[in-house]
Parts: sequence; structure tokens; C-alpha cells
Amino acid sequence: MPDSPVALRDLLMTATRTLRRRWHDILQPWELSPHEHRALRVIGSADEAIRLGVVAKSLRIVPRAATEVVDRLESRGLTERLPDPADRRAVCVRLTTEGRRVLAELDTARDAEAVEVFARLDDDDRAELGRLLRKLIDDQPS
Amino acid sequence: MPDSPVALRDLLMTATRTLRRRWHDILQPWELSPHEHRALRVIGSADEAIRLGVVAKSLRIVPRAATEVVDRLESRGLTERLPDPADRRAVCVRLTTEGRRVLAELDTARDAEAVEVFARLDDDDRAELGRLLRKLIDDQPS
DNA sequence: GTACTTGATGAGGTTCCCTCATTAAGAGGC
DNA sequence: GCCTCTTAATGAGGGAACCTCATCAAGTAC
Repeated sequence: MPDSPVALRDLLMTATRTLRRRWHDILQPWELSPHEHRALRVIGSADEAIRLGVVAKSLRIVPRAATEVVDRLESRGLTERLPDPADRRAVCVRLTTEGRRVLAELDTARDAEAVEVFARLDDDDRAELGRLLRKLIDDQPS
Repeated sequence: MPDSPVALRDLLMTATRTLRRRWHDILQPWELSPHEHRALRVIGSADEAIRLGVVAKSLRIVPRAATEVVDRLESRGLTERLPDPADRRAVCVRLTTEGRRVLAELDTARDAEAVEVFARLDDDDRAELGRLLRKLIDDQPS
């Protein structure tokens, strides 16, 4: 007998709440919030310096809020601003050497955590969970 | 070939992000935040008036923060405070008639949303997803 | 060249959390 | 009794992560 939709919803929420909590704790030593880490990832995933407005869009926040999170990353020496050569109104951001180092460490920690959590599932289960989640979210709005 | 742990993690996060976004939007007409809804649920799930400290524990926030969310619910006429008969330091909270009405409406909306989202999965898939998520979270700390 | 738009940011506000200090009251020791 | 210890809520104050609206400079269109 399958779980009711509400029960499944609660299970999903519980699972990710656990993941978020763990991740928050893991992040502690770097003194970064999950939000700052996401911003760091966005900036680091671009090959070149990336506009503040693009950072905002990727994080789904208004440009004004992106200014703030980038301010914090910059004050920690993880990113730096530079003028956009193509548009003198725009400001671009990129990782500093320190930022790249920290991001690499965090990626490693993130992978290790995921491996640990999903170790409870064998290969078949992982394939199945992937299939189900994809079915659930594919083409969903947002 | 199964998804990597990190890919699964991201899929899980995406799924619940979608759910949270939708739920946030659905909540709009009632002018309640998800957080306030959770507090309302905690207070409404108790048979009797419940202490502020217990509300805080259930929501995993410090007592001071529970005071605030209850203040907001009270200012909307959804809950009311009353003295704890057993301990004159303590304050209890319970739903007003309006609070019970609103909570009932929200529960209905919540169920409907879950049904809609999980309609993409048939009975077998839902049973399987439930099994996998339980396997993932059972006996996890927190 | 004037008008509209766009990119970032200053100013100011809200929500949701925190800590620390305070006040009142219950509980235990003598 | 009365003295200390703890506990329940809350005032005061602060920080993070969002928001809107106003501003200013710089593109873009006519």
C-alpha cells in the first residue's frame, strides 16, 4: 500500500531537512552560510568573471540582494569585483585564489557528505530513487 | 547506472525546493508565512493549550523566538494566550475559533497540493518512493 | 539629443532567527 | 521561615537574508 501524497511530502521534507542541517553543520568551520556557499558556487562555476545581475538570477534573488552576499564574500577575500569591459555600468565578480581553494574544499566536503548519506542505498535503490525524483520534478514550473 | 550521491542530493533538494515554493505561493492568500503555518500546526495539533516553551521545542527554535511567532499569530486573531494553571510563570497558547478555521483550510490546501504534485507517480512508484525515503532517513540523527 | 531602459547600489523595512539580561515564580536545603 | 538555584517568558538589541523604492550612471532608440 503506497504512502499518501501528504505522507510522501513529509518524508521528502524530512529527508532534505536532515541534509540541510548536516550541511549547515559541516559548513561551520569555514564560517560560511549555505547561502554564501551557493553564491560561491555560482561564481566559481563560471569560466570567467560573471556579472552581479547574473549571480542574482542564478540565485533567484533580486540584484540588490546579490550585492549584499557578494559584499560578504568579498570581505572574506573569496571574491573580487572588476569592471565589465563591455558595459561600464556593470560589475563582474570572480573568485580569488583563496576563493577557489575554499570552494574546492567545500566541494570535497559536499561530495563526502552525500556519499555518506546515500550509502544506505545500494545501486539499485539509488537508480530507482533517481528515476522517481526525476519523474516528480521534470518539467515542473520553477 | 545509478545516480551519484551528489546528483541524488541535488535532485532531492530540487524536488523540495519546488514543493516549498509552491506551498509559499499557496499560503499567500492567508497572509501566513510557512513558519507561521508550522507554528499554527504545532499549536493546533495539541489537544489542549500548549506551553510556549513546548512550541519552541517543537519548532526547534529558542523560546524567545517562539514568543515572536506566537505574537504574530495572536495579532492575527488565530491564537490566544492563557495562564498555565499549574505554573504561574508559564504561558499557554491555543487556537481561537478563527485559528481552527484557518488551520482546517490550510490542511485542505496542503493535502490538495500534495495530491497534485504526486499525481505524477502511480501507486507502485509512490510505494517505492516511500520505501526509499524511509530507508534514507530512518534513525538518522535529528 | 532627448527619452527610455538597464546595472548596481544607497536607504530603509520585514522576517526569522540569535544572545544576553531581567523578572517572576517554582523547588530544594537548612 | 528564607536563601539559593533553576526555570518560563519576555525586553533589548543584533545579524542574515531577503524585499521595495529611489538614485545615478551609462547604454539604446527614436
